[in-house]
Amino acid sequence: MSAAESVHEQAALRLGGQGQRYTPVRRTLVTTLAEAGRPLSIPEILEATGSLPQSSAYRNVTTLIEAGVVRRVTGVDDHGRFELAEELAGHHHHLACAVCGKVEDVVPSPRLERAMDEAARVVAEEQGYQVTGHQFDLVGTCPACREAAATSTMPSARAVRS
Amino acid sequence: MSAAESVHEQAALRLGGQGQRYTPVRRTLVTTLAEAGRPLSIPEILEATGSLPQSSAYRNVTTLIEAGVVRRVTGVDDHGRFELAEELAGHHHHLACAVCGKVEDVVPSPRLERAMDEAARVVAEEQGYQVTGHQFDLVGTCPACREAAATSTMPSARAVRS
DNA sequence: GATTGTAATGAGAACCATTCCCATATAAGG
DNA sequence: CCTTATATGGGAATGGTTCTCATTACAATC
Repeated sequence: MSAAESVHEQAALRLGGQGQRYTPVRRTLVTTLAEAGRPLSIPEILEATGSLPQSSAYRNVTTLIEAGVVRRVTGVDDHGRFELAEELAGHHHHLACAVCGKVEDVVPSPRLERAMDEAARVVAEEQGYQVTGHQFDLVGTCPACREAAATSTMPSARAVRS
Repeated sequence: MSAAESVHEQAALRLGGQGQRYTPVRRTLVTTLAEAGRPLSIPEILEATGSLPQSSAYRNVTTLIEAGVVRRVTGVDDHGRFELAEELAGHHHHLACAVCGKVEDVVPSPRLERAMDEAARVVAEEQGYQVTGHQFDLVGTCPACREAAATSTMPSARAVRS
């Protein structure tokens, strides 16, 4: 069975476990996120899918999150971004452009993962938290925005949001 | 000079560099953030300071961010959270409670930092980004929320937000 | 120490991403 | 088929954040 099929199977399974259906809209969302290979905002999802109503996008993304198929990623701009859960897409990290907000996937090195796991263990001990996951995001400027910055002096983005 | 004094000095210096004043409201914000020792949301800031108008809080936090005194932290709930910039408060990471949204500071181990720096270098090479910083957040459940969860079966938080 | 220009303040309106509501449509089971 | 439960989508409501503007405080000059 191909990777793509297994993703849909997993999604159907997880939705079914919550008494919910794997409808065409939900299949479209899963396909879109799987093909993007990076976290997408709702506007990006709407653009990629063509004619999906905004309310359906939000509602079904929420449903998929509750079923553990999709995960919300916190980026650097106003928009929440969404990607397939790690159980479906594999563990990875993110690289966000501080200027345009675009987020890309990054595959972690074993060495980095070991260091992070150790950090989680230490913190769990010291502060009494039950650590369930981690998020490691690199922040920088993407090639396109560096180009733009070099060409014109641009006004800085809004500060609190940005 | 004490550490607290140096923070205010730095803040005044940076604001001055942008032709802005270190006013009482701004000093209050800096003091509040410095004493908290963890990122605060606007509601938390308002509560801590007593009678600060919301609009002044938002406007001056923005001003302080533009001056490089304060930094926005992306947490796990609806509210943006704010802390002193790393140049004033030192480099550190965060531990967020997935249930109540509270965020605590965590000091990183040298080993973890080295691994992260290496990861940044690799990514910069591979994807052409200019990496300017990183964010490493642990996600878990704080002692208080674990206690609450053990006592009563609670409804899960909203999915897309949260 | 009055004056005058500039920046800061605070109350409320505006904005916009996200959520909610509800009438309609669609699927599943008897 | 009929029935019943769930999904859909258009639009209204929500709420965190930003903007506006009249007022106030500050700083420098006369």
